[in-house]
Amino acid sequence: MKKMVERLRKKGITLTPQRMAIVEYMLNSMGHPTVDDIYDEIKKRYPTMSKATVYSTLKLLSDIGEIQELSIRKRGKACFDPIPHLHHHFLCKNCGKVINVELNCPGDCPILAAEEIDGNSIEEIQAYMYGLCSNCRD
Amino acid sequence: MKKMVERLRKKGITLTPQRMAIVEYMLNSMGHPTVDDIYDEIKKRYPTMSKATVYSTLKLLSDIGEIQELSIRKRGKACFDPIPHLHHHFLCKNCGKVINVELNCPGDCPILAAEEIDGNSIEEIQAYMYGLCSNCRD
DNA sequence: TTTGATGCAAACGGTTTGCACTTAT
DNA sequence: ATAAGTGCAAACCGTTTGCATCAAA
Repeated sequence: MKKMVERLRKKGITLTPQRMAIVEYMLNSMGHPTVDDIYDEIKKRYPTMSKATVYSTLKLLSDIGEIQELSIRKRGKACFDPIPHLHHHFLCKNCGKVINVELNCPGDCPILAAEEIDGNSIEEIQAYMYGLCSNCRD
Repeated sequence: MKKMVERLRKKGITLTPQRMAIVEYMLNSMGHPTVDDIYDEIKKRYPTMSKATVYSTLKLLSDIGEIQELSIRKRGKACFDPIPHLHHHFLCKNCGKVINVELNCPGDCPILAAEEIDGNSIEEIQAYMYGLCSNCRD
């Protein structure tokens, strides 16, 4: 938390109360919130908070690599991950829940090892697993 | 082509000219077309073709596993893959091009091997790689 | 004749944009 | 005083839906 705030200051990013609230929400979030998740929660304390600010702040944080926007969507909505480093995700086909997967490929996995395929440079990899979560299996 | 048409008939799916055109387009497509890609092309021959039909046919084909809808989007648009079986994808951050990746994890990769993680059953896995394609690297 | 597919347009919903207002430097 | 951030509403755009028309079994 403090470290992230420091990094933001260092980059000359103005830390308004709204931005602080969003940063705080992301760091305390164990899940993968959507814009509405964040907006609904923060609006309780900051009644004038607008969605436009949530969108712009999430874009800002993504652009500088402090968070990431996932490729998968929760019922049509973009969702964001407070962990910017490489890890994978499980998505429940039934309830839409997203779960972190900390499994790693073995060191010799050609997919993770590849920095380039057919002349295309690879900067990032995300694996998405689809199925039914423990709650929805019944 | 013929095989797919046979499978569709076997399942009692009416093969209208519109559906045939879409199936044909998908099978001849080497890429990962969006609804508009398909619609724009087919409309040249079938001027009354509607997008609603393209949407409904792609949903139909996805539901029965003949094609798949990818998790990634091409500039905000859903894109579809004529290959329903497991393979991975590269997405160019600059031009949005999607490329098939036929690399496979080694047999002992815990990610591919896993059928279940923390009680969540895994039915499908897709890996997405992000970077710059050979054209956009310059 | 009854069922299902098509096509048009309107509705929907998440996201983006424009702009006036406010806040920080 | 100048630049940047906020908030509201409208616009945008991909997708879905409703419904009348049309074709097939």
